[in-house]
Amino acid sequence: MNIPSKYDASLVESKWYDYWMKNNYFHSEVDEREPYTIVIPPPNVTGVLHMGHMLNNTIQDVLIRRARLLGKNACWVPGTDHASIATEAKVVAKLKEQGIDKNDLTREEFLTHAWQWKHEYGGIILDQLKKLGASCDWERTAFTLDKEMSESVIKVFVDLYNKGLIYRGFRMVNWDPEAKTTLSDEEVIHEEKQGNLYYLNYNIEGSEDALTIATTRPETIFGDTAICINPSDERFSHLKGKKAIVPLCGRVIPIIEDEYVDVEFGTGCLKVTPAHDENDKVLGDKHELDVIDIFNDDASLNSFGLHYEGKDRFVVRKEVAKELEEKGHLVKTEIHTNKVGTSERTKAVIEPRLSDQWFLKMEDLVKPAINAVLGENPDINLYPKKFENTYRHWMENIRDWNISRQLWWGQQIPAYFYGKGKNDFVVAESKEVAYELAKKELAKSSNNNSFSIDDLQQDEDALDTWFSSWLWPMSVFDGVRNPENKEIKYYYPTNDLVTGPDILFFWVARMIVAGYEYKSEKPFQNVYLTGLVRDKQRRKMSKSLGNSPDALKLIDTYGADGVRVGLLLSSAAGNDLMFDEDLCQQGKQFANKIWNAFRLIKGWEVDESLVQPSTSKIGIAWYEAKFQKALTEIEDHFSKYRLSDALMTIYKLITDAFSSWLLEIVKPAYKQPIDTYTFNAVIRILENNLKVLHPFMPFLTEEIWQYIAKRTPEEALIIEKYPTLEDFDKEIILKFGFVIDVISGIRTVRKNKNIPFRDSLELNVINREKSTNQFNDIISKLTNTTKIKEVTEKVEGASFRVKSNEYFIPLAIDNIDIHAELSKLKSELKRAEGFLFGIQKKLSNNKFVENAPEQVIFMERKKESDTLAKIKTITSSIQNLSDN
RNA sequence: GGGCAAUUAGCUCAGUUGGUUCAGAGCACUUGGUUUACACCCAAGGGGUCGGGGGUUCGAAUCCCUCAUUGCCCA
Repeated sequence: MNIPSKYDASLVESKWYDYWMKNNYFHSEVDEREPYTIVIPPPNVTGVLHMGHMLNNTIQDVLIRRARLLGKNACWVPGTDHASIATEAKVVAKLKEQGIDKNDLTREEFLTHAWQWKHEYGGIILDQLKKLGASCDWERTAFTLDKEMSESVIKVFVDLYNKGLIYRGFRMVNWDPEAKTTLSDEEVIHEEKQGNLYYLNYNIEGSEDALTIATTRPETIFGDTAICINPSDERFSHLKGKKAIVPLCGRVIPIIEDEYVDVEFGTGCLKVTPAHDENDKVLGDKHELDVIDIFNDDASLNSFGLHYEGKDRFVVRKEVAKELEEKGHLVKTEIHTNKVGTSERTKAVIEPRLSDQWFLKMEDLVKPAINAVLGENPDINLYPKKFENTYRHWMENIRDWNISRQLWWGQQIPAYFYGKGKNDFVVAESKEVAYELAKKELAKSSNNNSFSIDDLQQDEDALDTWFSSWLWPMSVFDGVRNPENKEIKYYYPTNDLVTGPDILFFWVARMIVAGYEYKSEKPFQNVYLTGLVRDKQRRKMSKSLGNSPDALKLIDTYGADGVRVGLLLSSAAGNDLMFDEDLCQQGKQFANKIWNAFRLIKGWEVDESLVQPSTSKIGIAWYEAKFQKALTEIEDHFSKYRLSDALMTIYKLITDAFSSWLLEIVKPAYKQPIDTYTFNAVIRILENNLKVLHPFMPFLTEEIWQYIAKRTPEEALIIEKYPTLEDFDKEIILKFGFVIDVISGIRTVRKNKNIPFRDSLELNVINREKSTNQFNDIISKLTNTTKIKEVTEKVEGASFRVKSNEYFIPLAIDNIDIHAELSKLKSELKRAEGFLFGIQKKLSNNKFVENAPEQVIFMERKKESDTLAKIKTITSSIQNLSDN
């Protein structure tokens, strides 16, 4: 059989993905096995695969594949969310290209376009996940605007409303004037921006005096309803009780006093604009000030802006400053940097704005969710633990959740108005039910018998997308509409959730809240928070920086397995990942390494008449112990969600223990056959390696697995049984460690003396350690040395020491550089003596001997005697060399 | 301004309750190599005052204080 010497992922990956799909291995149905469930953090329908998704979904795939191998009923539910703001923005932009203005469309017409868009582009990211090898149960693919999901969302809204937890409030919100919608605090990015600080003079009513305030937003003077000073600020005590006149519009406003004013900042006088600043709103409420909203919904000025009406806020800022200057109100401007909130989606500068919104009361809902994560015996574990603090901080300072968005793409709020009044509405799951409720309400107040169902006006707003996705772990199993169905009972609570820390609050925490409210149970057992993927310069990967590599191109170049390994190798849970393509290269090389190990084995001819050499027997025994040890470590790493450590353990097991040691030990001489027993054992070992590696590198491992032997669909690697943990021989690992040191010593001698491998060497040992000779044949085979001879006296030639054993390789005198040898010995001696000094100092300290545990003292004494023996060995070598 | 976290080799990171030879791993680097599985490889090697300072302790990378720097979250 001719197997290519280079592994080519592109020829392999789609083949096995199709095979897995064809045999339906990813699909899960309720059965009697233990379930293992993950719900995907639904990416935006607008999204394309980026590095964060790749990392996130690789981790999920590793977990789900491992669970499958462990014999669990593994179910990974994929899907997308409708991302109301982002999607609506995309659809609006696309319509604009076609010359269509959203404002000319009805809601229904717009939604038709939006769904069209979704059908065209919404599946892209899921297809990309397939390239990565994601073994999702695609039959379960969900979308947050699907009929069942939307019904669940509406049901929950109505329920919460009936519980009195949803209310309408007039609140300062983050207004995105571009998208013309409200954003949650989490969707606002604060950026440092350079602007000006304008110093403006306000005249004092009935006097020639003026006061000066400093503001970054001179255009908002039209909304000023007070000037505020700090009562303890003596500079302004003469202003108390007076009134000021707003420049340009001439409005007379009170001068109020409040501790809130920072006497250090600006001039110490603050203009108060309650309609356009959160803090001013608080001041305004406290001092019962008027509220004057000066903006239209696109952030242009309204009639309060006088002759600036209709102009954009930033245009007005410049023009107002100019007019103020001309009229002598502008004292000076200074350059000033402050943090400006911008929309995560549209990048527009956020305008704080008072508006009618729907809110969910969080205070009581949040209680079980706090306890679930931070209580005595937590139901839910966060990995890494450090995020518990962040979680606590947020949950304990929870604010009510603004769940309305001024958008069409999303579930329309099921509130129906039957009158013009602010509170003339009912909330119901359907218009029909709403009609019945509305009639009852109307009957209370009037006798409006002519009221028809068409007179009901549904609230225009849609619900926040997170109000869909907070139900995700329940709604994907239809657990909200049908709480008793067998799927929700079987799959819920899910096991692991893998997501980024950036959505800990607005998604993870809220899912926990919803889980306890609607299932009285956690939505998941463990939350693995991945780091953010950054570039080598630690910058966040972003489209605008253009520093994010093309995910699919990476897969083309390095193979999905290579990219998966590259991503995982350096991504300890919760730590940001500095992405470097070299890591994918390492992954690809690793694949090639395994491939070639397989090629080597596959190339051996088996001779049944051969007896197994002792070297092979002992090598295999050692590897099997080593494998078990690694397996134990891998278990431990997985239990702590340290996937990169688990992978590194496997990586070292395969490159080092398996390839560099075991295969070299059992490898028959060139063109010679191998015995059956060794061959079978090596195949078995290779297969076990593949099983352990499969979750990380599914394609390569399946390829080799299927190459090793003809397999039926029931024997595919993806559904094989994971190796079981067994007791192992720790002793043999220790002894072999000693052997490795001896072999390295011989290789070092060869290197230093320039002796090629093909020249056989003699090896003598003064065996002070009384080390076993059972490995001697292995040493000979791997170093091309003759049988090891035990001696009692020093032998002429090169020497080296392992512990207190001394090894000699006889060499021609001219091959020995006595000088170099001596200086090497002397430095070894110096190091040993220094070490000994430290130990003896410790041991001679009474307090140490009295206080330290026996075990520790015992170890110190052992170290002392070992080191003394070693020093003796080195000293005698020096002595002998010097004699020559 | 408030809170949280981090700082260990050139880079990315381990280092669990203070005590096994604890100063580690991978990559990178240096040197050597046609050992017929693999140069996408093999072998050998160099490299760190554990951010600075102080303290607790018989003993500190690990605990405490302080300073510095960086990152994240909040206002």
